[in-house]
Amino acid sequence: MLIRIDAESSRPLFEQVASSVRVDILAGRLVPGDRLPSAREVAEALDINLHTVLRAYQQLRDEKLVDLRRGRGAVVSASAAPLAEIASEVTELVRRAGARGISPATLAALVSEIES
Amino acid sequence: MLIRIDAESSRPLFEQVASSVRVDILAGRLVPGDRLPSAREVAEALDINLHTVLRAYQQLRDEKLVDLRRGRGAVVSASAAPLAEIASEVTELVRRAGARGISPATLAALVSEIES
DNA sequence: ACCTATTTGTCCGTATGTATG
DNA sequence: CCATACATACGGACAAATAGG
Repeated sequence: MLIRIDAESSRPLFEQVASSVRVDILAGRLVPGDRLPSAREVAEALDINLHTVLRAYQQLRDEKLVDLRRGRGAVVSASAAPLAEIASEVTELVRRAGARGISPATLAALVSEIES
Repeated sequence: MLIRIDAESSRPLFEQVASSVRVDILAGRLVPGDRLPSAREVAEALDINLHTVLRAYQQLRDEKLVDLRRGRGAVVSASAAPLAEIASEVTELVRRAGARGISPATLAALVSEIES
């Protein structure tokens, strides 16, 4: 379990931490039941604020990707499994969109439009 | 050409304006060559600031969806056509993800991860 | 081809709220 | 909880493109 961040990036730190975990779930490197390192560990290892890591974990919880329990830490939830299942489909769509000159950012915007 | 916004929404106004146009392009109601109403018209009709509308238009320009030229206004660009082409694929993916309990918001995040 | 009034987006700054660490 | 940084929305002045005479 390795979380990477780029201090130079303009992306919020907490977003980078959450993204790192999300990518690991997508790739199947993290499966339901796996425990994430404690927020304090991560904060110390990356030399960032504890609150920042906690915010990332809370975002993942809001997405139903992890369960957060006091005293036990963050555990990848069962509802995270479907992510890996559709990963290949997402990749394929991104590829086809790219072939038409549509960036992932634009595609993400389109996906968001659908709900409205 | 009708642009709607929701003043109550927490979504930024300029984002709502851009989204409204994007949806119309997606649905084929706007095609390359069509001209958007001038930013001033839209601003007055919706009772929001001119610059808020312009910011939405500039975002669409950054996405290569419209061409912005002063004196001439905003015109739907030729590169907007592919959007309508992949719209059905996007909708289908959103549907399949939904069946697995994955929200459009989460799916959009996944799409964004791919590029990194 | 010329002028100029109008239309239209761009650039300057400012206030206020929200996010970040 | 707090200081700072960032994003959002607004306002006024400006400059390019256009249209009409």
